Amino acid sequence: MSFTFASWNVNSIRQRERHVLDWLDRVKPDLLCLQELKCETGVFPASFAEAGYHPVVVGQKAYNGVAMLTREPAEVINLSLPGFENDASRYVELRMAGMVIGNLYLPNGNSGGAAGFETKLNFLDALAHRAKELLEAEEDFLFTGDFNVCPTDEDYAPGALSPDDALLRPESRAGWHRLLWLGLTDALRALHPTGRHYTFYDYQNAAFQRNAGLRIDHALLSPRLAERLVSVTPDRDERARDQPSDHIPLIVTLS
DNA sequence: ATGACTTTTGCTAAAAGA
Repeated sequence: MSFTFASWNVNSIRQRERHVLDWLDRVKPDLLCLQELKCETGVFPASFAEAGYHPVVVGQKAYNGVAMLTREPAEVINLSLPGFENDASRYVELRMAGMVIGNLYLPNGNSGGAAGFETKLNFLDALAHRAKELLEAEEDFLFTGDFNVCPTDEDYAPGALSPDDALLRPESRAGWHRLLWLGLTDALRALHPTGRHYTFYDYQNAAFQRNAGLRIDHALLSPRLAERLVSVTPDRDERARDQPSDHIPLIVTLS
């Protein structure tokens, strides 16, 4: 019995409704985690439920917004990240198939000056605290979503970011590595230790055609789940469609 | 080059994204 989930920052669910429906029909995952809905909860498209998926939606006007679509009903655990004092819709967590699964959209950290960057670090702190809680409770769990962190210099194309970008600042990377030091596994690098495996391509300057991307969408697995890891695939085909999101789906299969 | 795209918004511009 395997379990397939994916993370996808869709950059407006209303603009990408058709893409997501087609993708669900093609991939048929057990769970799809969405970020950057850019719509209020009440206007989240009904078509996904009509296609047989159970939606858990945390939206807001204009910005942010996360949702989880599950093939089987799931138990909602959190509609925000415990310990992150902020009203932006950036986290939703549920329990299904014996796992706790957190779907997150981390602040980019490049806007809003020092306070904006601090908000990003606060989110990473709260995420580490949540990981500790789940480890102490001996839960099998995973975090997936748009982390807005390039973990290493191999995770972005040369020249794709300025050297002081919030995606690769030492403080951002320290927040990421703190999660690894707790014992979580970076799913993609566990199976593909080297090489370019990007999940985002800027709309500008033909970034996709030049493979000038970033690896910022991730899945972090608790120890027992890491042992079940079968495959991790950034779905590049999706970026070649008409009017795509700038992010592509990251597909993960567990045994 | 404080830009280039794309989306959303009190929408004939600005802000945010990354």
